[in-house]
Amino acid sequence: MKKYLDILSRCPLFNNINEENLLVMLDCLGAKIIAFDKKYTIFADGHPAKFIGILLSGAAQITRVDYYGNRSILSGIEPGDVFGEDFACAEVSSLPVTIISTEPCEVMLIDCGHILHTCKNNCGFHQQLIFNLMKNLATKNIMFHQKIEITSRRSTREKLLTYLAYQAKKSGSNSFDIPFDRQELADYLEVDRSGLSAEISKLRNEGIIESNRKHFELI
Amino acid sequence: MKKYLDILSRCPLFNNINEENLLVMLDCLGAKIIAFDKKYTIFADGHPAKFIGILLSGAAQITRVDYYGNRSILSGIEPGDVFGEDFACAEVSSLPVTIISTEPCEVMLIDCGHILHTCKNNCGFHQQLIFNLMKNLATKNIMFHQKIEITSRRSTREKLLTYLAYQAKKSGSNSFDIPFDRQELADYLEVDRSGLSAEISKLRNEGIIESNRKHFELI
DNA sequence: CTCCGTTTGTTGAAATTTCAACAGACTTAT
DNA sequence: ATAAGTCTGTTGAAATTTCAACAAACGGAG
Repeated sequence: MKKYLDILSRCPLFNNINEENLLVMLDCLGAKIIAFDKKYTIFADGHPAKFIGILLSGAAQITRVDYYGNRSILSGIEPGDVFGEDFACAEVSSLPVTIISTEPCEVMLIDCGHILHTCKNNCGFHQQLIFNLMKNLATKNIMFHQKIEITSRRSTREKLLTYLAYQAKKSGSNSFDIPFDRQELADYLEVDRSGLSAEISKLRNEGIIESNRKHFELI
Repeated sequence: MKKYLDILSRCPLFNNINEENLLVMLDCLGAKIIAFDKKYTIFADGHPAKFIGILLSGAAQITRVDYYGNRSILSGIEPGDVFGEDFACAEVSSLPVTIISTEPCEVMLIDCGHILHTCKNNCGFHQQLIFNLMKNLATKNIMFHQKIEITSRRSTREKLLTYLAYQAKKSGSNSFDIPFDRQELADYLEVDRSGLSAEISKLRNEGIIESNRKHFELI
């Protein structure tokens, strides 16, 4: 467990909990670490939503596939990100999304019941954990607001430009890489891939962006 | 304050806090009650996100208006619902949405700073409040998942049918009223109003739904 | 370095959505 | 009850998106 302390201490879920106490707490919570290959389903749609996941290394995505096979990507997951906590904390009976690894990765799993239903008053760190979970959920809420702002735009061009503006802001530069390939970006923006490629070309010809594969630059 | 105890006790934020303690706590938190007329801006886009709102009576909506004047409705707010807590808890500097009353209404306002930054350990009810806030945020997260599931559908028809299926489930019947007029429904589904009206007529002609204004019935 | 599978860009046709404009139904105020 | 204003449904044209198919570019394996 110790080798993960570095990434865990950067996880917002463990803010204000020092390393020593963190190890004790993780033990008490029954935290497990599991490794997954690339393109492996970490949590499957329809299964119980008991566990909170924390990505320790690699990369993953939250996706949903509808009736007709259209994939929708809700968000990418990077090391230090928490996933599944919204469903586990809301105690929904089954997951409406699938979490899938896009790179080989390591995941820490914590049974959310241990957080919600036990030791509620006698442990200071447990209170801090609830508080951190609350802050984390609020932040995730903001992320969904942004996703909705992006996808609520009516045209492919507007969706793309809104997304790129957020990515530029996030990276702190007008030159940045995105975590999606074309098909994934289309599935995140909820648009057609070929139309998205065409729109990227158009923006490039108009001198509004420079781009090459996953690299973009706003002019 | 006492006249609102009934609705407050049904607010998820105050679960497991009895009425007597609730009154003391609200006083301690400096809760205020304000009345608004219809079509009044309760929280304005761009303003600080300090307050948590609880709708006591009437109705309101969370909306966003873009660049070009397109309105997007993120959700309706009913009595007992909490709003603004996501932004206040995430401590964003300014609100990215506007909360607007659609009926005359009464709102309880609580400065979120009082919840996040004071009295963190010495008050049992305060801990319960944080816990409730966490659950509430998780539930709101699920709501956004549903909104995204609805609007990520590619056609007006699919968006509408997905929305109606959720409303039917929520009401527990295939016959129900929706809280939006046509323009509002279009702004919630992120589609064109006239196209939406046309689609509703089509579904009616095909015998898939019955509808009259805000009343719908799935066949 | 070459081959092969994958990703990206391009294109034209079909389907859908948006836009603008208007008429009829409904609601509210007087 | 009437009038004014709002909401809903309808329509055709314009714009956009989706779909299918293919070619070019890229990247990894051997």
